[in-house]
Amino acid sequence: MTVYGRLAELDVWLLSGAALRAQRLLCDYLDTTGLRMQHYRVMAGLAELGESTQAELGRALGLDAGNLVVLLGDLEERGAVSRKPDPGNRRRNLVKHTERGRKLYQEMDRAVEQANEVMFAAFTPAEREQFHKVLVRLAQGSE
Amino acid sequence: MTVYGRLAELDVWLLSGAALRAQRLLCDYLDTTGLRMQHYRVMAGLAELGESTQAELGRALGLDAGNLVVLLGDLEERGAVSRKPDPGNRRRNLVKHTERGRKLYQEMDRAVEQANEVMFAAFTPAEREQFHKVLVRLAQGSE
DNA sequence: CAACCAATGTTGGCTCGCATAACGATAGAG
DNA sequence: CTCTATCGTTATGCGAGCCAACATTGGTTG
Repeated sequence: MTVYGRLAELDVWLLSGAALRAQRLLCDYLDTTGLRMQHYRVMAGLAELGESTQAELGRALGLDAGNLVVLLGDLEERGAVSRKPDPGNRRRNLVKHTERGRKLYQEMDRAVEQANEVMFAAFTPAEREQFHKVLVRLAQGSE
Repeated sequence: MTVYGRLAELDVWLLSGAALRAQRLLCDYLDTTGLRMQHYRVMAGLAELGESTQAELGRALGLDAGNLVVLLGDLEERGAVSRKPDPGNRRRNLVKHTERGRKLYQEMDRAVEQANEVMFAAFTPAEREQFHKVLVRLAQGSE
């Protein structure tokens, strides 16, 4: 996403360019784990929530239920996550990290941290701090 | 793209969330023209370059040649762009805005400007200015 | 000149992230 | 019991980006 001329004046456009770079970095660094951004997202959500149902997890992450099914399928296949029906409510699945999942999550988290570091390597802590605050306002702004 | 817990600490993630919002806004505001972000991108590139070949345009915009073919096809079909073989080099196509294209571009540009305004409505000019500088560094960073 | 290589436009197909609709099963409210 | 809402699942589509193959054309070099 090269930005050029008029496009370089529009922050909505620059934002897309910056995000694309971020996603590519994320993707590269996560590649060693064989999983993708969205898998990390799910793992991070589970780390935060502990054992929970798919619907809870989906709502917490703003993640579509349909996609969550597939993502959890990948993670389960890899032994990172256990999925069992909730005995108290047979519609629900209880999902949580496995032992292996916890390790994998730490590994993914290191990779993501590295990507983050590379992305903002040229910035001072003060700059990062301020940028972070703006980003929070922008990202959370309308949801 | 709800951001949550650990994800809210990672700027690479917040960036994706903010960009998603920006893209949705852009998409909404451009909807009145019946075209999409990428069409605007091409129109903006042509406005900057004037008449040029597809390859030039693609390189200037960092746009894949294959996608450019399709995008120009849409724009040509709509009468916004004219495409004629370069008599001096028969491999090339010379592309430029038509009269109608210029008007359409102005219309699209207003829409994009509006999206930009909505996105950053809550920010002071000083905040926008500083954020803009950071974005330029991030977006241009590695291309 | 002939042979080779590079550029150009085009087509087709793939991945990712996001979104929507439909469906069967289950739970809970009236 | 009936009606409605929730949950997990499957399938499908869209937008953006990427890559490989191909025919045509232009240059370069032997």
